[in-house]
Amino acid sequence: MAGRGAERGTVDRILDTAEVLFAQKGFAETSLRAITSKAGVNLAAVNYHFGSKEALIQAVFERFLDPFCARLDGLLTELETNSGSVTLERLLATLSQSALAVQKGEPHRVAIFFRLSGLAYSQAQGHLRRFFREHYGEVFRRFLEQLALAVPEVPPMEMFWRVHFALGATIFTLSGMDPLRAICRSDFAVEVLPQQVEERLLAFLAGGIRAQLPAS
Amino acid sequence: MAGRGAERGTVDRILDTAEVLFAQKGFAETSLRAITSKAGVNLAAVNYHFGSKEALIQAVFERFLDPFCARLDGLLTELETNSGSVTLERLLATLSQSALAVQKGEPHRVAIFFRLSGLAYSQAQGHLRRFFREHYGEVFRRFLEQLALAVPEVPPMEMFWRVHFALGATIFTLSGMDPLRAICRSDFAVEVLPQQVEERLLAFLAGGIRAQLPAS
DNA sequence: ATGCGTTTCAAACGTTTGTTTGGGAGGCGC
DNA sequence: GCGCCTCCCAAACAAACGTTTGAAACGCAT
Repeated sequence: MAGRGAERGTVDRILDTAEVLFAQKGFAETSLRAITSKAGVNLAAVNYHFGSKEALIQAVFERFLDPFCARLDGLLTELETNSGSVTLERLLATLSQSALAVQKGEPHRVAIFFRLSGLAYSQAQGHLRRFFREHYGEVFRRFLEQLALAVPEVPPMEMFWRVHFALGATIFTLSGMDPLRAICRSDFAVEVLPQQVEERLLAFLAGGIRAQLPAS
Repeated sequence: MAGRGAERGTVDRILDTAEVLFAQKGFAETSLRAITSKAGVNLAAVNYHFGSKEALIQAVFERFLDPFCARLDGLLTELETNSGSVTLERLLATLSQSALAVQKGEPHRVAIFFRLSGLAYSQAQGHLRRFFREHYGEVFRRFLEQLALAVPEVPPMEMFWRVHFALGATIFTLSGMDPLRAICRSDFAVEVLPQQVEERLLAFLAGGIRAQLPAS
């Protein structure tokens, strides 16, 4: 099967390496040879265990998204039972909690994952977009439902757009988290922790979602 | 030289085609053969006129960014002379005006360009990022200066992050403008014009930038 | 020990990639 | 006419790609 106890199995070594390399250089720019040689496994191992490069890419996302969505799903049902009192800030915090809880111990992998998400959104218009919609569309829909309850003054279609604005700010920022922190270090001589970035981001998102409606 | 009057020259045909194909599929996923065959020019024309594929990519950006930054530069000096009364909304509107004015007659190319920007930010960590910083860093810095004057209640470092949040929301949304409008059409049975998206986006950004500061 | 299913491996496969080559049009000065 | 420069073209180039192959190595029942 896998996992001989001490050292990790071939499948996990491939996933770990692919995750990092994809995030660094993109999907098309990362060759299977680069992955397998850095992971210390044979080139043919990818096609043997995953079937194809496309399947490997999906497996990388699945390994993060499955537990994330399960966690988010649980937290959402919790919120739904204590209905009425869900605030916007609480909802946004639920999201980031789900992401952080899944990656407990390796918070830097959250940045890697968002970087991958940004890539996925830009590139590979076809198979990845379908994959996301089919596997995780339901949880997303439930989240939107709660959002509408929390901020009733924003009409549905306006909220649709604002959610995507917020999604963009999140993915874009967390994609480039490390370079941005480096700029912050050199320009302001201040070390900013990822958690502080998260706080700032959530404040920005809340402000944007609750912004005054445009005259139309 | 170029331009025999009636039909466009080889260089422009390559740029026009590359722009569209890059936006559709990404840089690495678009081969020179795909570009040249669709443009109706010889394969070797790219290396002859531009030198390499990397140089072609930069040329595509240059063709849009040079006039855009020139326009923005002019509008900024206008604002600087009538100092004191620059509002945040006015500054944001200046940005989108610059983008639209440059592409007068072909507003859909603005979406293409933002899609390219999103790709550039995700992929190609090296040469494109340097290219942007070296060529257009100065105008960006001046814009930040005006922004600090318009919203003095937000401290510099906080503003630094919020600008990037806003940048992310913009690039991400305009990258996927057409698919998002399609979803809007099917889910809400409403046709949304790009200009309306811009209005909504600007409202969101203004709200986010002026958001209450997080407790820190 | 024997047999079987799983996993690993080096090597090769056929494509596709970006780039280079050498020659041939076409225009222009002289 | 000739020489020169710019541009275009079909063809070939070497390299890198994802994938496939067939055999060797392993673990583990019987």
